[in-house]
Amino acid sequence: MNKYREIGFKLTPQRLAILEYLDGNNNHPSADDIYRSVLKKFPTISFATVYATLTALKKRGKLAEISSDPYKRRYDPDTRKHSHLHCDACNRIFDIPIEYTIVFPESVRQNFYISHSHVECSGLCPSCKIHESK
Amino acid sequence: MNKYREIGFKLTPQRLAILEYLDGNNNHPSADDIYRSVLKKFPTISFATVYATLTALKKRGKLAEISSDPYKRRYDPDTRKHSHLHCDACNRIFDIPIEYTIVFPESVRQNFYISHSHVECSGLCPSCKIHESK
DNA sequence: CTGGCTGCAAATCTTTTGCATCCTG
DNA sequence: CAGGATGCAAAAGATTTGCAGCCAG
Repeated sequence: MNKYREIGFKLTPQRLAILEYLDGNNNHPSADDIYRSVLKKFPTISFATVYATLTALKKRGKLAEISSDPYKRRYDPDTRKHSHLHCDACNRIFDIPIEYTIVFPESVRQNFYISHSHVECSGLCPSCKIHESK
Repeated sequence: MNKYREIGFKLTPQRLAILEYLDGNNNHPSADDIYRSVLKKFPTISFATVYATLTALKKRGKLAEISSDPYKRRYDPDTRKHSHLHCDACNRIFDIPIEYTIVFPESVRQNFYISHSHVECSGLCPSCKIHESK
């Protein structure tokens, strides 16, 4: 696929499968999710390859690493600034459209270098919220 | 110590050592940090005890679990709402005083149950920022 | 005195690494 | 055809668990 050429790394069949799995994926998959999905096409792919590809994508700014799941790392092909909610019941992560403005006091701006900031929420997703209230 | 009576769990010497280590601690220690610290007083304490105590404290709302370190879980005895910055260089976590107001759209409020929300920042802490610019 | 807590060791889970071989550009 | 990518297996790290014995309330 030419659409992946611009990433600037060797486009192997395994990497293509990973990229296609991630493309437009808003499920915030873990390395294991990605591994198990690509396994269907490439029964010999290894975690080493998956992690190496994820690292290469992160380095090129094509993938975000999410740490709101306390159990393992998750990945997000959407690198635009947005907010997440971690569902404490089903452990899934959801994109949520919220608005906010952060005021960084002068003391913070002077002393820290802030490269990223985003809002993390936790609670219950729509389907778990319904089950909860029954 | 009577100040820990109100937690509502058995106050063993090991737990007291953990509580004293955590009290007022704003270094956001990991389980390993806590383990190694208590080890000085109790050379036979185990990770099982540390993790069991941390779980008991979390359940009673006396301890917050932080997931902004991508490598391991960190803990914070300050359970009031506040913001963190993870330093990408030294891997430490800092409390930062920032102000913000989040607007949750009607669609979000209707469909999700949001128990917590906070701001996560990453970048460089004061000392790493200085080294960086040299 | 009893249920919860402790400590040990083993298990589990996630992520990383060394290395020989392979294949994209 | 060279350097980066792959796959295997082993290692490293973090966290959990089973269980026998212990002790705070």
